[in-house]
Amino acid sequence: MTDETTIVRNTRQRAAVRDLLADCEGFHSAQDLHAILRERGERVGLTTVYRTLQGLADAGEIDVMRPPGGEHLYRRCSEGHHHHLVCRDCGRTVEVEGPAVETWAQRVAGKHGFVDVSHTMEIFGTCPECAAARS
Amino acid sequence: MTDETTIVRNTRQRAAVRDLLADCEGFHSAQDLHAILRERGERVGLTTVYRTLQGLADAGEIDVMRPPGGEHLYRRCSEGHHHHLVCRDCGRTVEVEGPAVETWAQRVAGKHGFVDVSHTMEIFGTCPECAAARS
DNA sequence: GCGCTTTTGACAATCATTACCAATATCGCG
DNA sequence: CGCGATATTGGTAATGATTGTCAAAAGCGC
Repeated sequence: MTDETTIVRNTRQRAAVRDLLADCEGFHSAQDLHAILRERGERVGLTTVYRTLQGLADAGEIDVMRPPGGEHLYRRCSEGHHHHLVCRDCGRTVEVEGPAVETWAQRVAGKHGFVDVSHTMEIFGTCPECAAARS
Repeated sequence: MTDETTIVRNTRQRAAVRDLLADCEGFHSAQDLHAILRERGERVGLTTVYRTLQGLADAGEIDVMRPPGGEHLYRRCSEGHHHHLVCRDCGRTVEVEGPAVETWAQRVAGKHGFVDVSHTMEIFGTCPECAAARS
């Protein structure tokens, strides 16, 4: 336990979680993923799902989003880092990219001497359809 | 029910929460604020603090930040909208402004037809001191 | 195969937030 | 000014996601 032990052993459970994330494109909660694994017949404990997701998140292999609802959502980290535009009403999500934002965040953090920088950004609004339905 | 029932009555409790937020510059959790009110002798229920904060947040009078820790943090909304650079280790927070980000968010959301746009952004990193201490 | 270590996982614990609902305070109005 | 309808309060219970615990089981180096 002296060195930074991340994930040192390959286990059936971790593989299951990884595979599942590879299959599911969008965001899913830990509880969600656990339920899906159960349905598939994979026997993985809820605790393990949480731990694995945390590990993967720490390792930067997956993204975490924390919507106002309270549940954390995890997603396989696609190469292109991008952000989310979420409709307040229907929950529809659009993925958007913002290279300018990335560099801005890096620059600002660097200016204050911060290192190992990451960031989260979410844009909320009302999508055209909901706005129309709202009358 | 056609009209948005926001806050229709002025009560001692709501005033207390507002005043408190006016005093405290930084971010505070609901539980925090409640404890402070208690110490001050103001008798305000925890439930009411939560409700009031939610109302104020909805009305756009205060900002909400949701750090990884899980506790929601509320802050009196200063006129200049700005974001936060948070140290992962010591929790030190630096306020940063990014006009470019604001306009970018608006533009991107608008491009997708979204209206009534708001956004949240947080930058995480390791501050110089913690980075040094980390060796 | 052996043994040391990591990992698992069922369950309990934690903890912020929300629901409930009777008691209370507010405010318009006569 | 007082009354009454109604918004609001607040103690407590419920909710529900996440984390802690720790004995049992599984990996991996040899």
